[in-house]
Formats: sequence, structure tokens, C-alpha cells
Amino acid sequence: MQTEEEILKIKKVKNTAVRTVVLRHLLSQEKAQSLKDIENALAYTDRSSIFRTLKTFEENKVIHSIEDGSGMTKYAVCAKGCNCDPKDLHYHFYCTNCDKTFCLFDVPIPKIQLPENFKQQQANMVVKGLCDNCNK
Amino acid sequence: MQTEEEILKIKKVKNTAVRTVVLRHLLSQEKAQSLKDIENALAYTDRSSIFRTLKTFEENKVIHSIEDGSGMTKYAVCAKGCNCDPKDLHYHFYCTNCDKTFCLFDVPIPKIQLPENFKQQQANMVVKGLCDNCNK
DNA sequence: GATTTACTGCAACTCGATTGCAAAGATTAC
DNA sequence: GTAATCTTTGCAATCGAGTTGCAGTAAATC
Repeated sequence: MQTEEEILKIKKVKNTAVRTVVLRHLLSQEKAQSLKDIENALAYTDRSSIFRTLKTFEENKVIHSIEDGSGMTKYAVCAKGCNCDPKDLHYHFYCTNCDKTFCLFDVPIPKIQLPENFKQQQANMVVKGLCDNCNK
Repeated sequence: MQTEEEILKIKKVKNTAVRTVVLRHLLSQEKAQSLKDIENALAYTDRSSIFRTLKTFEENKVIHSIEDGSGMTKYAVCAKGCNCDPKDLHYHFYCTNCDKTFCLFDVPIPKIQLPENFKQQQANMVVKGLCDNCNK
């Protein structure tokens, strides 16, 4: 596992206190985190600073954002080597019971045959249902 | 093509003035519409009435909602015979240039192999990029 | 026709996201 | 080392989509 410092260096993002703690938090969670999740976890860091940190991370492909339909954008650290290209995409699973969002790295997304002259740049693929913990 | 009245009758939704014009507008558009789109198109109909109409339509499977990542939920009339089950799902295409959302009825969604004990109920599959009109 | 129920319009409110601005910190120039 | 410049941070305010309370109106039922 890479340290926060290593990741930021590789992605050419200057290291700061806020960036380190935000990235550390994201790395420590197995589920994608919302701005509010992070804010709650980091009690003494300002929301707008976290917000701007997330934007910076996203621009530099440290993290990717997920719109899971919960009303809050969630963020997860990109897998090693990820470039956020269509080929790096993966499904997300949103649990409608516990409101958690999982990255399904192991399930490949098939190539989608678009209509004539449409061009894919990105995708947001969210499967909704019950996670293993809630499906009892 | 079914009329608004026929659709509402089939879906067992009582017909009212607001419902008719909202459904008519949705049927007249080839792209999924946001609450704001509809509000702008129907100048003399109140936002909250449209909002509640859309909720009613969705509950009764007259329309389906799409979270395309634009920040606004969009709505489109269900295809004939649609039950909004996983088998009725289709991809959506969101154009990042013109902000329009298309239903890709012709592209089947493959069955997704979820991790052990996860259960799919719904899905929101959005491909983002440039539509034929903007890809020039 | 009276009563009950459903729908509509207005206004207010919620909450996640975003921005302006000034202070603090880091970097570069001299 | 110090001044000038650029970046980051924290606070407060704002934005905007979505949502709700409530009273008035319309429709359905008795």
C-alpha cells in the first residue's frame, strides 16, 4: 500500500495538511465517502477546504467521484494505475438500505455500442440493491 | 402512439389538467426532461405541482427517473410494457456539451455478476460523452 | 347538496454544493 | 534574509434543486 505522500507525489499534487488527512481518510474506508462523511470524520477541518481538496484530487486523478443517486456525490481513491479513462471504469454498487457505496473493481464493464457518431468519454454505472450485510 | 389519457388510464392514474400537460410535454420531447425543463416549458404551472406529478408518475411507472450527473434528476416516459424491473433497464447517454440525456433503448444491459450475497434491485447506467450533434 | 378526499398553488424551508474574501502559509525573486 | 508573489485555508454567505406545510379549489362519494 502506498502512503498518502507517495500517492500525491506520483500524481503531482502538492502535499498539505488538509490533503494528507483527507486522502488518509479515503484510504482508510472501504466504501466511497461523501463530503459530509469526510467532514464528520475530520472534525477540525473546514468543509470548503475539504471540498476544494476533493476537486483538486479529482482533477489530478487521485480520486474518482460517483453519483450513486443518494443525493450526495461520493469519492473513492483511484486504483493504482488508474487514469480514469473509459477502460478504467468500474461498476459501483449502492446499498439502498445502509446508503453505502462500493466499488466493484472485479466486474468488468462491457464495451457499449453507442448510436452512430456518439462518443463516450466517461460513464457512471451504479447498480442499486442490498449489500451482503443488509441482504439477510 | 398512445394519448396521454390512454396512458394514464392504463397506469391507473387519475387524469387532471396538470398531469395531462406534464405527460404531454414529456411525450413531445425526445430527450429526458428535468423538473426545470418542464417548469420552463409550462409557464403557468407551479413547480411543486409538477414535482408532485412527477412523483406520482414515477410511483405508478408512467415515467422513470435518471440521475445523469448533471445535478438535476431527469424524467422520461417509460416504453410501452415497461415495468421498471431490472429487465426493463436501459443505458442513458448524457451529452457533456449540450446537457441532454438520451434513452438508449436499443442497447441491452448485460447481467452483472455481483459479489456473493449482493442483490440487485435497480440500476442507473449513464454513459457520458458527446452526442451526434455535438461530436463534430 | 353536504361531506370527504384529492389536487393545486404559493411561500417557505432544507440541505448539498459552491464562491468571495481575507488571513495564513509556502514559494520565488531579489 | 526579506520582500513580493502565489497557493491554500477557514469563515461566512450564497446558490439552486428538491421538498413540505398549508390553505384554497376541484372532484368524488355519501
